[in-house]
Formats: sequence, C-alpha cells, structure tokens
Amino acid sequence: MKVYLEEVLREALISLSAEYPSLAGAEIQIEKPRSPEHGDAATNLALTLAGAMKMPPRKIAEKIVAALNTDDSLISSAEIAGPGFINFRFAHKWLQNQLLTITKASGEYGKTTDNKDKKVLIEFVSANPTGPLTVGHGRNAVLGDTIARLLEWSGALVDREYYFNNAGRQMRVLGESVLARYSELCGKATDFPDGGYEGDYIKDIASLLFDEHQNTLLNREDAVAICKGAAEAQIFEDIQNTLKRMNIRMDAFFNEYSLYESGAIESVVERLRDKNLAYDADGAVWFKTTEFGKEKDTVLIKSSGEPTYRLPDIAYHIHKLDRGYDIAIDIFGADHIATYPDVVSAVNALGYDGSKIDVQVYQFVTIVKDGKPFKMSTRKANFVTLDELMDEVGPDVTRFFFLMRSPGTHLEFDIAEAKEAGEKNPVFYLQYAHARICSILRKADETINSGDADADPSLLNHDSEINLIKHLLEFPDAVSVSARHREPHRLITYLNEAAAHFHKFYHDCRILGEEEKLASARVLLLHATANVLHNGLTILGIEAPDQM
RNA sequence: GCGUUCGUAGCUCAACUGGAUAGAGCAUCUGACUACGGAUCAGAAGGUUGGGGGUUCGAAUCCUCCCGAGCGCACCA
Repeated sequence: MKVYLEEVLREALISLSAEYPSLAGAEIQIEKPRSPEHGDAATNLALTLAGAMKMPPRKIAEKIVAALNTDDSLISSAEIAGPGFINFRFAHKWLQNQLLTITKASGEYGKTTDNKDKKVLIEFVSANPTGPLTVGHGRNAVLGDTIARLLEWSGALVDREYYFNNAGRQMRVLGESVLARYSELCGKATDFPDGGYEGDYIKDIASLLFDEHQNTLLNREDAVAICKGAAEAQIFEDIQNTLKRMNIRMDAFFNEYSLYESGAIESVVERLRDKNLAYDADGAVWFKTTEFGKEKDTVLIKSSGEPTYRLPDIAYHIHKLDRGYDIAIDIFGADHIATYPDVVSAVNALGYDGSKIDVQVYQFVTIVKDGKPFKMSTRKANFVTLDELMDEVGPDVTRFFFLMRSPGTHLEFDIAEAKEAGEKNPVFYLQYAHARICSILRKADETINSGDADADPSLLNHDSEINLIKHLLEFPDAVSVSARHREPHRLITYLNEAAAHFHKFYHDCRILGEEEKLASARVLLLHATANVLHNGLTILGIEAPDQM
C-alpha cells in the first residue's frame, strides 16, 4: 500500500511538473499518523516543498490532491489537514481482502526480504566461565537472541556465537579458588586466595573433584590446572543449560585462545606495524589510537609480553569478517562502549570494511532487591542467577522483562515485582489474548461448518473489526522496523496494541451464536489475529499458549 | 576533570529517529454483557518532556550552556 501511494503521488508530481519543474524529483515520505483521526497514511510532501516553491503548504497540497488519481477500491479518501498534510484512508474492501493473505501466509506472515540472504554473525553473552549467568547477563542474552530472531525474519542467515577466554588471570584465580575448597574437603586448612571466587558453586565443583579423586590431587603440581579445567567444564555446562532453558541456542563457542594458535594475533601486530600504526615504547607495543582522534595511544602488548584484551578483540573481529559475514553484530553493555572504536579503527586500517561491524550497546540493568539497588559481583557471590529468577517466574516472564524496554535506557529490574507473577505482568496480557482466541476457535469448530475459504470478509465493517484488521496488516512493518533498529521492544509495543484491539473487538462483537456467515467471517478474523500473536511471540522466544 | 549514554504522568516506560492535541501499563477513582475465558472492556484524573538559550513552517527528538544519574577513562578483562 505504501508503495502504491508513492507511485500515485509520483505520478501526480510528474503531471504537475510541467507547471512547477522543481516538483518532479521531490522525495516522497509516507508515514502512519499518530492519531487515527488523521487517516491511515499521510504524507508531509506539501510541507517539505513549501520552502522551495515559495507557496503556502496547504495550497501546494490542494494542487497535489487535484492531480491525484487513486483507485477507489484501494483508497477511499485523500484529505488535506492541519498545516498541509495529505491524509489517506484505506478502502474497507481492500482491508477486508487482505485478511486472507494473513491466514494463508500462516507461520510465514511477517517475514520480509529486508536482509535477504545476508550473512549475519551475532555475538552475545560472551561471559567468561567464572560463574553462573546472573540477571546482569540476562539483558545481553535475551537481546542478542531476539535480535537474531528478528533478523532471521527479515531474511538473514544468522549465526549466534559466544566468545570466551579461558586463559586469563581470572580463570587462574577460579582454579585456585576451587583448589582451596577442595583442600578444605581433604581436611587441610588452606588460605583462601585473595580476590577468590566465594560462591557456593565453587564448593560444589570441589566436591565433585573430591568424589572423583579423593585427596590424590593435593600433592600434584598441576592441581590448579585440573581444578580450573573441571570448573570451566562444569560452569559451561551450567551456562548452556541456563541458555537452553531461556530458549537460546548458540551455533558456536569461540575460544579466544584459538586466535593465538592460528597466529592471527601476531599477524595483526605485524600488519599494524607495516601501516606504521604500531610501535615499541617502554617495553610495550602500542597502537597509535591518536591517529583516530583519541587522546592517548593504547597498549596492545604489555611489557610482560602478554597482550591486552584489545588485541585479540581486533583479531577476532577481523576473523569474523574473513569468514564472509555481511554484518557482524556485537551486543555490548555500556561498559564496553568506549573500547570498540579502537577495534573498528584497526579493522578499517587493515583494509577491511569496519562499517560491517554493528555494535549494539544496551544500558545496564539496576537490580532492585528488597527495595534497594543491589550491586552484583560474581567474585563476591552477590548475585541472583537467571536460573533462580526462572524458578520463580519462568522463562517467558524473564525474557519479556528484558525485552520490553528500549535497550538504550537504564532498566530497573525489581526482583520482587518480577516475582509478582500475577495480572500485573504484561506478558500475560498477550498470552491471554492468544489463549482466549484458541478457546473460542475450539468451540467454533463444533458449531460452524464453513472454513476460512468460504468466509466473506466484506461482512466485517464494525469499527472494532476494521481497526483490528488495520493493525494486523501492520505486523510485517513492525517486525521490519524492529529488526532494522535492533530493538525488540518495538515489536512488544506493537503486540500489546494488537492484543488491545482484539480485546476491544471481542467485547463489541459476538462471534458464536451470530448468523453463520457473519460468524465465519469473524472466525476468519480470529485466525488472522491468533496468527499474528503467535508469530510475534515466536519471534520474542515466548510461548503462545492455547490455554492458560 | 575528559569521554559516553541517559533524564518524559506519583511509579515503570513508549513515541517508527524533525511532524498534527506527547501515549501505554501499574497505582487511584467511577462504571460494564445472567451468552464466546472478568488475566477483559469503557471512562475520569494525572505533564512547562530536568532547566535556560538557539536552529525552522514544526523540537521530547538537532546545536549550546547549566543541573542530576549510570558507565568508561590501567602495561585489569
């Protein structure tokens, strides 16, 4: 419809261009007015042309409307309003006929070709295996997964990747922490390492080791390594189970260490040197970030010979692009926001297209527990795990809570409120609408003979019916916008409105017991609505229940 | 101090990136079908979009200066 309006407007402009040559190339914007009083679609064309034509916008609008040649079966009216907007209304006939395209498309309805066949890599979670996933990781995990789903619905081929490092200092401390707990189990008093991991899960891992080895590890030189290995394996299993429970699957786990093994790290340093962007000073290797507008240069390799994390980050992103991805998305918390420009600079400097790197930054979640802000620390074992949260409220509420707000705003997560899984919880509003429809459809199956194919949608002329149909037709656009911005909350806003339109329709119009032709037309509308809700919830990774 | 992301109804947040009278939910108040699921629906009330200045036909959105918050600013990840 948007395309059609653009065409008609373009033709009108061309016909007017004999008199006003500047019109022919004007850019045409079609948007949906915020208020329904302003019609179903509007263009600000006359306003944008006012300056160039030196005419009042309303006067220009009049000329455009006069030159407009619209098909009555598609557009029922074109009016000038306000400062010079042209408002269009869609013909009922057209709206009604679109219902069948929704039900026919079924599970495919809402898919677009915006990113058709684009290869996308999305990296998210990427927590090092030092402890269980906490609600602090939740926003990252759920955003990443849902953005992946949105992009799949826009036609992209998406790979999900989890990047981790099991070689750093933190991991060594983890091994030492386990060893200390293990020693305790062996009856040997040991000092707990400074800054060690205090969580109970460390004791569980130590206990497993004790069951397996008794006290035979105590005198082995590689005891820390064994403890570290066991902890990593155990924690990763735990993390994967949590992800699975949240309806998240990863396609790959990428170990930072492989970048050392492959020589990728060294190669980056050499190539930066070749470009004169890396140099030695004070025993360290530096990256000339001042070339890219930074105040200071940045250390790539410490004087100890160990790289900083920035170097493998650069190598990793180059590796992503080497694998042929058209878009490489990173889901980062606000703490990483200052570091990625260096990565992009390096990637560009080495001849890659840094614009393929798409960094999505979300603001941190403030956990509110017992009415107060709660600072989490994996090391100090102050945390609420995602598993604990899901025990309380289930995966659907967990996902929904992280998705319902714009990633760009600070999210306050009140544990008590989330646990209050009652009617306050907005996810139920959507699920209830779906369950309610399914319930009616079950009953309709028994009483109404004709199927969708026989239904006559032209009987649906009630305001509530028309408004619902209009909204259902916006679904593909909602998915598309949501995917383009990488902002799932836009889809949630849309679905809430869809559910509201449905509930309104439900109250205004009866279905069962109406005259059979009308009843089957309304059943068709129910099918279309359920389809939209179902597809939308599927994108969000949330269940669409048949009954609750 | 510098950089960065924010500040919208009592609370939690929207507003399709510059469009028309800034919208929802929760909380508060008033109402609704002896029928399809009341986990619903209709209505009331609630605002100087943190504050000042600027840009233009038009600003919550863009520029600037204040105020307040989060996060960065290591040869830590």
